[in-house]
Amino acid sequence: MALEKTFDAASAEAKWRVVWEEEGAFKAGANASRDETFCIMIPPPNVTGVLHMGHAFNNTLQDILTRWHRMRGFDTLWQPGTDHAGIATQMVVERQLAEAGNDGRREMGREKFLEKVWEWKAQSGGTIIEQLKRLGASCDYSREAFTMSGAPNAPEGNEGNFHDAVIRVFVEMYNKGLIYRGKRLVNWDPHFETAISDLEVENKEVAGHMWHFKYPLAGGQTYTYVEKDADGNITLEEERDYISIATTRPETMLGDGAVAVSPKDERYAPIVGKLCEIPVGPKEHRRLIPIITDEYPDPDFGSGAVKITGAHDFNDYQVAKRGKIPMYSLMDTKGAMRSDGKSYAEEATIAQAIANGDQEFDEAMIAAMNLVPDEYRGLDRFEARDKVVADITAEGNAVMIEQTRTVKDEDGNESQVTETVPYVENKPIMQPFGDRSKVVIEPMLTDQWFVDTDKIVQPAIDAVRNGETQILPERDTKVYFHWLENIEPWCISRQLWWGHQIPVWYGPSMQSTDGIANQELAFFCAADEESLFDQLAEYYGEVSILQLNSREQANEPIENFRFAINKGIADKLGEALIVPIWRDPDVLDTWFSSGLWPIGTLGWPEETEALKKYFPTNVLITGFDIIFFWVARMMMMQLAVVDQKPFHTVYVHALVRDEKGKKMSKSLGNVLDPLELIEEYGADAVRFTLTAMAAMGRDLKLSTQRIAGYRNFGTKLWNATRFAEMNDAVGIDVSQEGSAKYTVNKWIIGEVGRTRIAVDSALEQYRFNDAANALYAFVWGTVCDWYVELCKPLLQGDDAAAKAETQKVLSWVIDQCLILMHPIMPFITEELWAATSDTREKRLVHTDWPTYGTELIDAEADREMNWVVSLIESIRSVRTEMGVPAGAKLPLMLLEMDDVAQGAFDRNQVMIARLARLDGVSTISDVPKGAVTIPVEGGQVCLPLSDVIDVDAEKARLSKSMDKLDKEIKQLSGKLNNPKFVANAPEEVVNENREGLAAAEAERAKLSAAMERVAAL
RNA sequence: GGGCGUAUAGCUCAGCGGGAGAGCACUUCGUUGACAUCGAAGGGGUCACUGGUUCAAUCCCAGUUACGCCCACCA
Repeated sequence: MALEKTFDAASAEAKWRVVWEEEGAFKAGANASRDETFCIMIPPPNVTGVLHMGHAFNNTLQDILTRWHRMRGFDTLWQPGTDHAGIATQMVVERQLAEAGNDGRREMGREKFLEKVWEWKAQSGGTIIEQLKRLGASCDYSREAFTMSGAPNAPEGNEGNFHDAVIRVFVEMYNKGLIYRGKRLVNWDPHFETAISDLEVENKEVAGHMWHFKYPLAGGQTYTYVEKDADGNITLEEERDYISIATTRPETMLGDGAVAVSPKDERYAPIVGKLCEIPVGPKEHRRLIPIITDEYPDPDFGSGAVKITGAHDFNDYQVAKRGKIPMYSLMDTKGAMRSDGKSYAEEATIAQAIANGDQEFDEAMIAAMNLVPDEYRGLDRFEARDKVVADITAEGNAVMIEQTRTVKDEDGNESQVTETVPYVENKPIMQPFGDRSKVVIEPMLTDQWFVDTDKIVQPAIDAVRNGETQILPERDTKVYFHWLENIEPWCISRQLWWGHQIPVWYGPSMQSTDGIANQELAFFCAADEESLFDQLAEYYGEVSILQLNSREQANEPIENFRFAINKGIADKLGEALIVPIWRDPDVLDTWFSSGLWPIGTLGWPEETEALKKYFPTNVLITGFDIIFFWVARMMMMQLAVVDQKPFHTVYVHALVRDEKGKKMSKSLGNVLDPLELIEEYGADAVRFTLTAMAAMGRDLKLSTQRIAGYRNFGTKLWNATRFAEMNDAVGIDVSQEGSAKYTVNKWIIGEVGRTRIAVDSALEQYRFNDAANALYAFVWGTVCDWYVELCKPLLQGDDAAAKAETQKVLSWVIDQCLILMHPIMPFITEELWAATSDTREKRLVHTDWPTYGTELIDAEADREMNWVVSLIESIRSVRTEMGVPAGAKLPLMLLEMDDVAQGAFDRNQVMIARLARLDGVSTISDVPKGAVTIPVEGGQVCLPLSDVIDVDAEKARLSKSMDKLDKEIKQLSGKLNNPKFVANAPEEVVNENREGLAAAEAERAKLSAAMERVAAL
């Protein structure tokens, strides 16, 4: 079963994927031999997703930890699964339906549409999990979870309880008062027509304009506007009949409720409390709004006066709430100017009555009013903006400024022209965009569900602060704290269909005192029908319940049936009382459900074995980009629901970028597809590359060159194993690694011990790159470059005992390489493990991870091999520098060797001879002419080069070495001559320096003697 | 505006209080029976700048400069 000449990654990967799966190698608890458990929750990729570099990185790290713990005998679970990804999935399916010429989702209806989504999921939803398998991810795929599993409309194959868990959590949190419904200003995505959370908004700087408009004072009043400089000198004084407003969003003027100025702003003091006119809309119905004071306006910015549009701006919202300013909603769900409701004339009249205090201030009524002038209704918000600007300018209410520009006449002569133009500042402004839709987000005043994060945030902060959960690298804890300490209510309702429908039903309120229900609705939050009907019965008494799909289905103004449900009235009329009930049509934010991933996948709320065993989980491995989205929310949710932290450690890794450091993105076209890379270089190479570059807390710039390098590393391991195989040094069942007699074998055994310690300690600290680099240096640098080379004369020589021992040790060393490399490079190592022996007890994936360490290190052998290696290196170096042909063999002469050096030489002579390409050894007492001397510890060696050596070359070589030593000696003696150093530095440091100095001086002496000899030639 | 981070070899980056490192690239040599997806030998760095702490600073502290990221409502 000789190994093929080269490693065929593709076929080995295909083979082992199947074998591992068939043998259940990755199942929870596989290979467990101790009580400790180890559990990782995969960050669930979107079902719509395909594996990108970030996934490859993230999952490679998880797999390394998982495989490592499994080999160490932990009861291991790596829980896989996918996220239903509300918006993303709905978007994909809608697009697909459109392409296929189907009806849109609204025409199709909710039921039908969801069927389509499930169909899509069945067809394409498994892609990314299959891709994880290609990477070699050793998840327990038999436990694959899905955040929508167990949903009422889920088809076969999507059983599970995740949906139940989500609904149950909602109900519990609702009952505890942690979730509430409220009318608040939220970020609205006009493309998807849904609310989104703050985190789903990306603020980007775009080129914008700031317009300056005049809001005329009511009734033609005037005041003296005075502007002063810093010293109090008057710089401007004029009579004005208007107040000047600056805005970047003129279309929202239609919904202004007031103009605010700073209470300290003396310029406007004369007109505070007066009314001014919004200069748009039909002239006969211009609305007058009050000029108020508020702390919010900055007197030094713009004109110092701010229009307050509470329903379309977050700042204005706060001001409006403080000042009880009406908030008029102007737009529909698509971001177009509203066209519902009464005519503008009617609405404006009512609004004016409210502003004048003649009509009661009723928030609900105000929210329903449509103050969009008739000629603006139905316009897109950006068209409306243009129209507002044009109308105001045409009417002469734009603030004008003088502007000088250069014009050219017909003859090309330039001249300066001063003209009066509308004051429009071109300036960059921050604009919010939907992270998925990429359209401009609109603040909208709507009824939404919120998690009262203030009430659940503290345990999540405490858990990290007191170290129960550790975030690595530590600096990310700051980011975590900062966000949590400034947390806003979390809007969790989405006006989508794909997701967990909110388990709340509405019915008419019974809260009436006079036989007429008030405007409130009654809420019924229930996890199941039984509970719902219990609640209904309790609330309404003996009535018939009419379940509707939506409020619209009631098909009646709500007041009508509210009136009818009064039992007393019904009794009087002798009519049966029918109560219409409808369910909230909205679904939950996807992150609400993924926030429950740890307990949800383990079977909560049932007390499953898995939950008891694996929760809290050990480590979460994730990118910093979802610390807020996911990590913080999992912390809050798990603590709120089961009062336990979800994981002990959160390891936050960097983002994978392209080789220039740019974020990989489809639009930039710099995306490296991990699957293509796997095909070209093999999964092991991709994995090793990512691991070697996984230094904590920095971006990871990936280049294919690097991957090719690590592919070569795999080849190197393959070839080393082939070498061992050719020399009958594989698969030898060596139960105990000790008992070697030969120095080189003792030495390599110790090196293996060191490497195991290095790998383990690196992985314990999540220093993946250290583990990879330690293995790389050991396998390539120590085993291949030195041990294999040193083995050759022993394996091919006549000393049967040496040969036999070396075969055993080499076989063991190769096995250890395979074991230690397996977590990072699972395929090639498993392949070699199988190929080198028929009698392995277990697959490599389940082979026991070694525990040996320093006891394998033989200090004597170490010293001796260091001596041998440095001798070989010195000879090689001299050979090249002196231009000795690589193939030429030279005799070696020993000179002034002490016993230790002589012994080391004798014991390792065949190896030295071979690696340094020597031919014959003799001992001399004088350096012959034409020979170069090489100082070694405890002696010197001479190489006769030819009859005439190149004197100049030798002089150069010697003086170069001496210069280096001189520098070292100067440095060391400088330190040692400093009494403060000797007095204050630790003794071992001082001793180290002394020894270093002595060695350098000894070598220096030998070199200068050599130099004298050469000079004498 | 606030916060965080990064400046080390030509490139990409490790390291981090007592000897400046790796990979790639570069130079020279090499068909040595594992491997040319290789081997051997090399060249290359005031560890951004300025101060401070220390016996000792690339490393710790402060400041400066440059770049990057995150958060944020200046109309």
